[in-house]
Amino acid sequence: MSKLIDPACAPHDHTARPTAPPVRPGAIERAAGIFRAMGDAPRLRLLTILGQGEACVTEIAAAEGEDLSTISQRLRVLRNEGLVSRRRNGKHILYGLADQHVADLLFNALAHASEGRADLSRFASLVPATPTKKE
Amino acid sequence: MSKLIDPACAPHDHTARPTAPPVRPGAIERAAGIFRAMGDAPRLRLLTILGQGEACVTEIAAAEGEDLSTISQRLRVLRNEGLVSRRRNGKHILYGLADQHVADLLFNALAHASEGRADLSRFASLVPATPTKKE
DNA sequence: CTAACAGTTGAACAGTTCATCAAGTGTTCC
DNA sequence: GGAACACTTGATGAACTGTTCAACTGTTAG
Repeated sequence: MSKLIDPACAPHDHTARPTAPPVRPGAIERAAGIFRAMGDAPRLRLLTILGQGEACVTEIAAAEGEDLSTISQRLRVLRNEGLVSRRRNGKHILYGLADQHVADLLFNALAHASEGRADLSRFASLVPATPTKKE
Repeated sequence: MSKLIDPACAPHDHTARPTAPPVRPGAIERAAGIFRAMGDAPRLRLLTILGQGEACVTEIAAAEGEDLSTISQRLRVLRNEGLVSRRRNGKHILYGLADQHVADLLFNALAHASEGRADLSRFASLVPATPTKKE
């Protein structure tokens, strides 16, 4: 072994590095909230379903084999973070992804999780072509 | 599993669509784990710090005004999900973002959280140019 | 009007997670 | 070798989260 004292990591002068975060403080808390909402497998699966198109609660519950209430609670968490849209259609309430940003986030994470984009081709129908544009 | 339109749900209101998830099952659990790890403000702030370049634990702890152990624990969670890299340099252990995918995820979420990418300009040094790109 | 359907909300319990402390490993320097 | 530094790890308790049940709102049909 050789001497490898890193000059970038000085013994006692660590405060040289910018202490300030690269974005304004509120954004991090907000982003963390978004991630927390997506950080649950059942909820994330829900988002991928909505990524295929709008769906009502009953429909989702049937597809997932879950209780209406359970699905509604999950949707509430997602809605609190502004990740899904909601509109009424007769007796039904249709949910969908809030915007393209959410779809991008979803796509990116699944791409990273798959460690290979082969399986994502089926998901591509969700995302048109240019992911991040305007809202 | 080719189709499953709920009979209890008004047929005329629903457009027929596949019930099957768009990605293979494992990916969702994995992506949820990633989101869960990022779904905590202190941990997310840590990632943005690492996004600016590698840093050792002492350095981070000083910047955050936190305990060494606390930072180490946070890093462990991130490391368990493969979000950060680790390498030894003398007495120090340098952490950094695992790959570009993580940086993209970070960028995208902060962009969505900021509801406008003006503030992200300072963060741009982290990512090349376009946040989400098809590979 | 009432009945039935579609969905929401509040409360309670179980399970999980985060920060703190104390004790441990690995590395460099004397 | 041993002391000092730079982390890591396990355990503990407080705080949070997710599911379930029951009661509630709103809509449509008869």
